Amino acid sequence: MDIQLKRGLLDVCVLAAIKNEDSYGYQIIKDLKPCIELSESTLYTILKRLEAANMLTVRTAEHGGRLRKYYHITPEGRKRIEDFKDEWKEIMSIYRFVTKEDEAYE
Amino acid sequence: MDIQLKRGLLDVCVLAAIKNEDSYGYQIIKDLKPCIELSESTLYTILKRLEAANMLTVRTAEHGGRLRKYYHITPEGRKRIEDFKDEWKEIMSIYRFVTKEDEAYE
DNA sequence: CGGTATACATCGTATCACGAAGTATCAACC
DNA sequence: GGTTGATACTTCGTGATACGATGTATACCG
Repeated sequence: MDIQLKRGLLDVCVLAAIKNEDSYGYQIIKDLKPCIELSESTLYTILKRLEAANMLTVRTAEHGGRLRKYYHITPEGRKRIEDFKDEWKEIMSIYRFVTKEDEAYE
Repeated sequence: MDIQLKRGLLDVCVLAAIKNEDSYGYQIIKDLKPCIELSESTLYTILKRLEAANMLTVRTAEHGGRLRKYYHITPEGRKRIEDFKDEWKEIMSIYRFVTKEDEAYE
């Protein structure tokens, strides 16, 4: 999938991946894999960005001797998903514009 | 509309704007306005990129004493639009993932 | 003991949309 | 004839950001 198309989708995907249950980096990547692929460096950049924007909070917990950072979505994060649904209407109108066939040309 | 979301859409929009009829910069911006807004600097950057990628050709013509550069879509440009339709399936699956409600959570 | 999976972090780079500013022509208005 | 606004294209610098490469560290399995 084209990198440029992924932009703007990735943030929301990450938020969606934690919206029902707190999760951590490695797990998020696995959960998103069937839907959208992203590298670790990309994910951790995104998580930091979302934290700075108050869309999620972080909690460090030990698990099997290793540290894990669990991410929890905030109301702002949920709002971001809702806003995305609105933006989707614009996206759909763009899609229709691009795929619209001109009868005169056909 | 979020800048990041526009990325990956803009190229295809510009190609769509000239797919039925050759057009020039200023006109393309006006035609796209109801669908997606873009500045002149953005458009001319995109046009150069698409030309470099052989997705369109350029022809300079005089019109009312002023020069205009008319852009014409190539087969590669049309293929780009077709490829976009395929990518759209992935986009839709991402949308469904993001908006999917988890019954257990509701 | 070595390989693989887990888990997170940092750095540098390339791509790209945009605002700002500039150049130039033409039509309309006063 | 001077001013303004629309038309038309160009260049420059900046900020955002996805990613590969690389590094660190632990757990588990054979």
